[in-house]
Order: sequence, then C-alpha cells, then structure tokens
Amino acid sequence: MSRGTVRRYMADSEREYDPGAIEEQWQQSWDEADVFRTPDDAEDPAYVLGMFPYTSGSLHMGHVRNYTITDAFARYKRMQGEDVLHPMGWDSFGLPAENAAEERDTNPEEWTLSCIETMREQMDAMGFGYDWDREVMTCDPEYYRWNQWLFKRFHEEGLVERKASEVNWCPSCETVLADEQVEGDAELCWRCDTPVTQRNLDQWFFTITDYADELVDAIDELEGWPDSVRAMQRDWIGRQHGAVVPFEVEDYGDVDIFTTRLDTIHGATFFALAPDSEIAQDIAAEDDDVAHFIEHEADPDGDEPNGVATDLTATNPATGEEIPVFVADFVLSDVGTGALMAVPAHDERDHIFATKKGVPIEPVVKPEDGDVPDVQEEAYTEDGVLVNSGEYDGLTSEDARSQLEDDLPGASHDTQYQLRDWGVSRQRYWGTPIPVIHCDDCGPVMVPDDQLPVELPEFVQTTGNPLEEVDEFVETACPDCGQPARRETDTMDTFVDSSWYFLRYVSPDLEDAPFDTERANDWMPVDQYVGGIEHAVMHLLYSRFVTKAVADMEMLEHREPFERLVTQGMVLLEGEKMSKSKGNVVSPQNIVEEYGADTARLFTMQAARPEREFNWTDEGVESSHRFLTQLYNAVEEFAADPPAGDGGAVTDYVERETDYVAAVASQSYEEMTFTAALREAQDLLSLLDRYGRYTEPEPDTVRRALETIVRVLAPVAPHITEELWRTLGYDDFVVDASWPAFDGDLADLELERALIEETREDVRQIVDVADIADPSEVVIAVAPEWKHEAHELAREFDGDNLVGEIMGREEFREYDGAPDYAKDLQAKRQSLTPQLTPESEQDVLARATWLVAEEFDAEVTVLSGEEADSDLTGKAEPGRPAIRIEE
RNA sequence: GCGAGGGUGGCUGAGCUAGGCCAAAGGCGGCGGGCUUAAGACCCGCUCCCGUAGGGGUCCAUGGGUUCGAAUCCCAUCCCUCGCACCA
Repeated sequence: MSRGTVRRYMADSEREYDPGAIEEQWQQSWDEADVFRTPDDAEDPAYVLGMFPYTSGSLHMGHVRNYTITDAFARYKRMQGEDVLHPMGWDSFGLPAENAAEERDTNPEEWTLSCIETMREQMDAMGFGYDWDREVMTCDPEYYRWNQWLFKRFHEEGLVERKASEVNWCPSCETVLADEQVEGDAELCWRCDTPVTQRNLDQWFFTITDYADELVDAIDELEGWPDSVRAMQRDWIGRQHGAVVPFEVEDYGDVDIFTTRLDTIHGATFFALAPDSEIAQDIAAEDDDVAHFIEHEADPDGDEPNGVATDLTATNPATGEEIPVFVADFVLSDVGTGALMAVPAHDERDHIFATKKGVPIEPVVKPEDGDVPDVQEEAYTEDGVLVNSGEYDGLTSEDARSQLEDDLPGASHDTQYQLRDWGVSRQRYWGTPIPVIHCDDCGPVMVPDDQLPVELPEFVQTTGNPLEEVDEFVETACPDCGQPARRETDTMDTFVDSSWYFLRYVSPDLEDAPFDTERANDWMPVDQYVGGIEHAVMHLLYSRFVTKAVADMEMLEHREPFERLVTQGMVLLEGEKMSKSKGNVVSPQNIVEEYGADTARLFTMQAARPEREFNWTDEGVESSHRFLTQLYNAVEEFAADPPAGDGGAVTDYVERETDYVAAVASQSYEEMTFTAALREAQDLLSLLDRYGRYTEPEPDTVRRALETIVRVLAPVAPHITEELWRTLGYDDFVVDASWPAFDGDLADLELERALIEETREDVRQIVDVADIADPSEVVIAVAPEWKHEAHELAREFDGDNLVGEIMGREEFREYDGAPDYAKDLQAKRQSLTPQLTPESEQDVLARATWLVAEEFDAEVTVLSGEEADSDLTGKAEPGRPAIRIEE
C-alpha cells in the first residue's frame, strides 16, 4: 500500500463501492445458507429481541434504529461463537387497521397483510438477520387461539373477572380505553386525541393487582433495566402502606377511610366523601344543595378543591369529637375507599379546603427539634412528634401510626395500589375474540378448548362494533346446556397479544400449547430486549405479569421475561421529533436507495449511544458513507496489489494498535455503546493509510489490521464487510467469522498509548514554542534505570521522609540529579501513577518514532537513559522522556 | 408538586459507572494547503488565550464541598427533557 492509496485505486480500478450491487446479493446468500436459523436443539442461545412492530404501513427511522441496535448485538454474539435467537414478528391487531380499511375501502386483514409484506421487504433491505422460520403474527388464528387458551387458563386460575365498571370511552374510536391509553390532564385518547368520556359497561379484567406486590418488589432485581423504566413501573403500581379506619357517620354507621398518616388523626377536623360514592348519592336525594353540587359544581379535574357541607357529622374515633361531613370533588371514588379524614394542619389540599370552608385547623404534629408550627397559613406535612393527641403526645409519627393502628377500634393495616386491574375488553373488530358464550341460563360460559380458535368473521363496515352485526358469529349454542346463546362480541386488548409473543418464538408452530415449556425454560429469559421508552409501563408491565402468571401455572420456570433492557432514544430531524403530520420525515427507503443500508446502519449506530436521542443529519450520513468507501477501496487495493515490505518499526506499532482496537471493540459491544468500537476501527483505517504512505508495509500486518476492522464493523455494516471478507480471500461468511480477540491487558495498551501521545505532543510544543522552522533531528531519551527505580520506591514508600529514604541508598546517591529528583518525587508523591519499565518505554517509543519522523520530516532516535548523555537525561522522568531537537 | 434523566469547546457529541493518561475523542462547520483547466469529490494541516524547549492562564450550567488532584464524587441553586399527579 504505497502513496496515495485511495486516489491511486480510484484512478485505475474497475470496482467501486456500489451498495446497490452488493447488498441484495448478500441478503440472498444469507437466506440461501440459512445463516440466521436457530435450530430447536440449540442450547440456551443468546436471546436478542427487538420489540416487534405494530403493522402501521412501513418502517420509520425509529424502527430502523431499534432493529439496527438489536441486529448488531445479535451478530456480535454470533461472531463470539454463541448460538443466537433473533426472531421477528408482527403486532398486527388493533384499531388503526380498521380505520385504514375504512379509508381505503378494504378490510383490516388485507390491509394488515399488505403492511407486513412491505415492512418485511424493508427489513430485508436493511439486512436484518432474522430467523424468519420463527415469525409470528398476532392476527393469525394460529397465534390468537393461544390468547384465547391463555384467557381460559387465567380464568381457571381466578385471574379473570367480569365486572360492571365505569370505563374510559373514546367517542371517536367508539371503544373502551385502558387507563394507560388516556393521556394527560385533558384525558385524551392516545390514538386520536379526542377527549375521553365515561361509560358503564360489563368488562373482562385480568386481575394483575393480584401480582402487584411481586411486580413492585421484583423491580429491585431488574438490574439490567434502565432506572427510568424501573421508576416508572414503581410509580405506576403506586404501592402505599397505610391504615383503614372506620368513622361513624350519622345515619349511615361506619364508613371506612384510608390514610397513610394515621398519626395525624387527632387533627382530623372534617370528613369528606367522593361525589359519586353511594352515600353522597343517597344524601343528594334528600339534600338539594348536595344534589346541586354533585350535578353542577363538582369538577374532579379542576385545580381548586370544591365541596359542599352536608347536615351530617362523623365521629373522629380518636377524639370522640363530632366533625362535619362534606361532599368534595377532590375525593376520588377509585382511590382508597372513596372517603377520607381530612387533616388540614398536615395536608396541603385539606388545608386549602378547610381555609375555604372555615373548618378549624389544629396542629397535632411538630418537628422533632422545634416548636409547634403555625399551621394556619400553611400545612406542615413532614413527620415529627405528636402534640395535642392525648396519650400519644411525644410519640414519633412512625411509632404513633403503629400504636394507633393497634388501639383504634376497627382499624387495620392496609396497602393501597394505584395499579388497577387490566381491562382487556375492547368493543372492536380487529382483535382476538374473547372465547366466551353468554347463556341466559348458565351465564357467561367459556368456549371449550376443542372449539378454539374462535375465529373472526368477515369484516363489516359499521360505526359500532362490527362483530355485533354478524349474526352467524353472534348466534350460537351454550356449550353447557345447548340452548341458543350469544357469543361475546368484545375482543381483547392488543396488549394481550404482545404480553407473551416472546414465548411463542421458542416454538412457533407448536399445536398443543402456546409454547414448549422445556425449551422455554432453557431459552428464556430474553437476554437483551430493545425497544422504545413509550412501552416502559404498559407492554413491559403486562409482559412481566403474564410471565409470572404462566410461571405459577407451572408452564415456565422463569418469573421475569427480560434480563437486560435498552430503551433507545428518538431519531430527531433538526432537533424535532419526526412526524408525518409535520412532514419532517426521513424515509428509510430513500436512504437505502441513495446510500445503501450499511451507511444508514453505520450512521445510526455511530451518531449516539443507543439510549440517547440523536439528530439525523445529511452531513453525518455522508461522513459514514465516505468511511465505508475508504474502507472498500483500501481492501480492494490491498487484495489487488499487496505491499511487499517489512514496514520497519512501524509494523510493530500497527500491530499494537490492532490489538487495541480488538480490545476496545469487545468492551464497547458488550456494553452496547458501539460508538467507541466504530471510532477505533475508523482510526485504525486511517493509520493504515499513513503506514502505506510512510513506508512499504508488511503484508501480514496490513491484512490483520484490515481483517480486524472488517470484523469489528461486520455487525453494523454487514453487507460491505461480507464483500470485503470475500475480497480478503475467505470463502465463508464474515457473519460466521470469529470475533477479533485480544488476550492481553487493556490497561497496558492504554499506558503505552498515553506515553506515545504525550511524547508527540511534547515534541510539537517544543518545535512550536522554540520556533524551530525545520527540525532535522529529534533525539528522545528514556529516563535512566535509577529514576524508574526511585519512582517505584516512591510509589511504595509510606514513611514521611522520602528524600531521606532515597538519598540514604547508595544506588541513588552516585547520581548528580538524585537530590533534585528525590525532592521532585516527594512533592508529587501522591499523584504518582504506575509506569512502564525503561525497556518497554524504549520499545514503545521506538515503534512510534515514525510518527514523529513523518510529522516533522526529521530523523528520530530513541535512546535508553544509559546511552544518552547526562545533559539530556537530566530532564527525563519515567513516563516522560527527554527530548532534544536539532534544527 | 413528586420521580427519572440531562446541561461539555462554533454546532453535534464521546468522556462521568471504576477521580490523575482531559485543553477534553470523533463528526460537522470554519481557516490554510495539496490535487485539478476550474468546481466538486478526495488528501494533508490548523481550529480556547499567552509563551523563542515541552511552560502558564482560563475552561466541561452556577455556587460551594471532599481530595495531593474533580468534566468525573457530594451538597445547594438555576435551566432543559421525559414520566406521574387534586392518590387520602
């Protein structure tokens, strides 16, 4: 590789980097060779999984990023010699398909299947290596029959409930929404942003709350998950420990309240009921003011707490005092018990309300080391020590809570959760039919297993639920009594589909169970899961729940589905989220057509680490493409016209740098940061270029470096590296090649690098500062042996008088510079770091001389401390050689 | 309000988990040079300030602290992003 490698190559070569010509061809070759198939008898393969896409039409940049990260990691694991399971599938049920079908005058199935076809082609064009034999599609009856089957097993286990409940209703989508699908203060539908209203319907629920404690406790063990996701799940489950206490309400008897601050009960100066609670409704029947408030004024979403006094009083069980009962809109019927004791002195919201209504505010807790706070202006909400609480005065809040829990009649410890049971009923067509038949005599009856799957009938256009329009579907016979009965027309929330799909990949064609237990025990959990942060709560929580439920049904040994999780950041354009409505979308197809998939993948991976968002820029894409072109040309040039020299000392340098790249790359891939690996590979290529311009390189060294670069890049840019692997003379796939290994110590390599870099920097500074126009000779002298020894001694010596210690030894005393150096060491003794031996310093510098020679066009010599004259070595220290520059 | 994550040189972005190799990578942009009829592409160098031998100054949101030593650890403040929120 001689002068002007790239240009020379460009000038006389036939072959140029043409992604269009090679990418498809390699995709075919992988396919034909079945490279990505995971045999059923694989032993505990590395399970690498990207969240399967919703079949919305075509891939966007978020998908590309998600699956590039996943694919790169899977390919890396494969090159490390591990079996890998890397499947793909389609989250293909859901409302948007019905909307799309309506708009396009087709049906959801056809629309969905065409989306899948497009998206699969795009994935292939990106070069993602999936085991397509394991593909799953949730709208396939052979998939959703297992949703139905699981629904029935859950039912047997008591995990399914049918209850009339007020549900979120989106008037536009005409469907029930889960709490999670209602967004923000304005309570808008997550899909169409229509304000959500309320409706009372009979709904099917999975009682995920049965697992609330385990779901929250086990978060502590999820060490491979990002903190943000863990925190969001904890908040979502919202476990709170407190107490339930009955208050006697005039005319109504005991009414339970829930509180986390039982210690403040002596300060409870009023009692409040939710407007939609039974008692409030009852009161309203007799009390016009209350009725008026409930009908016209109550605004649970408003900022201000509003309420109305009733004529009733309640008895504070701690004080025996009668306190007024209010109906107030800040009391929510689905939080706690729907009734509360209000302690204005120690709760901000109660304080605002009390001030507004003129209710007394009585402090019962004071700071541990302070006076009773003035609570008339502002509530004191911290724990402290009790006052004005009779026999409980002087107790800490914590002690008082447990004491009161024991003492108060009817009080008991209680734990409340924000988590609600998972409503899985949807009044839509494009989903899994719930396998239930409603019989007038027998009630809801499960469809027998031998009648599964309950398949969807043909699609009907209607404003409501299409299933209700299809008589052949609805009209059936009761499996128990044989009388005419009606089939359930609700379908399942699509989050049911996605809550176990990762188990189906294990045995996608299994016909008598959703998954093979034995294999799932071996292959699960997913080792590395990658997907968007938007699934932090819903999908990831439901998947954890289903995994635990299935484990308790003895179908699986694992209780958590995902060992490590990466949530990738967004792809932005000019600092903004890409969105169709804004029209600022970069389409993956265009990028692939213009630059090729490898460029798109490489840019995506080197732009930022996976969890961070990054800006898509044309300049960045071009810079990635340029690099791939350079690499292509360098390898072609090497193969066509290999160098024939020995490269002199430079060869050792290149070898060492190649070691370094291998070491860093492994670390970087393992951590899933990737950027460091890609950068080092890039640097090594430009080093090779310089190597070729400086001398006639040693062919094996160049080959090894190129092979290292190609292999380090292979997971990210798979097509071009296959091509180059072939050019380098290999017949097998680079995807099957072994990962470049380095057994040595990365710390040593870094020490060597630092020495070289610092020395070069020093030479530059000297030349610059001394204004040396044209250096002709550079002499570098390593510090003499004795300085290294003194340095070593100083690092180990822990007495006070280091100078004395050094000068007390004969082996140092004979050197003139010894006293000064000893003082020097004394001054710096705490910042002394490990150093190379003088011999290896000399070796390291010797193989780096060419860098200096090249830069300054000067002759460079490296001397040992003993060879150099003492004028020079006087300035040398371990890690810092002396330098003399002759003009 | 609560919780999580951030604030790095003209921009972007690494470094922060394991403090010293950090005036702080890479990319982009800018400047200078090479190649070229020219432009583009490509290649080389420079890109915080001062300094005639490797020095000094300022610097990683702001202020303080720990330490021999801080972009990195701790505390406070300000700002940004995301999630949750009249939650008893």
